[in-house]
Amino acid sequence: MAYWLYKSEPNTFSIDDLKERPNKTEPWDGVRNFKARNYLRQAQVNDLVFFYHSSCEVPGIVGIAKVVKAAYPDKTQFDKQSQYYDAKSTITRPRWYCVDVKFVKKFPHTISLHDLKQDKRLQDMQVTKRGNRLSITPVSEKEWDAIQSLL
DNA sequence: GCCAACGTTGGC
DNA sequence: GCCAACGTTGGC
Repeated sequence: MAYWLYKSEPNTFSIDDLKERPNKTEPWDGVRNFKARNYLRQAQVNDLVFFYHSSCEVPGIVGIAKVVKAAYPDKTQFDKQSQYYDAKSTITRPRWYCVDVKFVKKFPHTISLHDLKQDKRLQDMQVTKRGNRLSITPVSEKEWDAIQSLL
């Protein structure tokens, strides 16, 4: 089993939105970066995900979700009405993928990016690095445990 | 709103 | 295949 960090802007889709969905499940779509997509495709059912809020008052990890469906073609790439439409994608050769995630829990408070950066054990995490823009990144088991010890 | 970082595009 | 221009991300 693997661990991940998925970023979302809470204005667009927050952990509360996930919690309130029927079945508390939602496709994690709209990922339009090749590296992030490649990580997304590695995700397996039951992998655990840190839900990260970006571009907000306190950026940081707000809770946990889990992968309930492994990568399949993101249908927004075929939808001309969608902001995620991609003319270069075809049904037989889709460029973009998504996974379904399910709400597991919301933390009593946000583990802020500031706190993550303070922790020596988390120096190698992509999210603590300068200029980091990837919306999907792997998390090691050690990092996963260290982060939860910050709660 | 600014700006650094960096991915993508397109001309050559 | 190089690289400048451009667009986007995301913290501050």
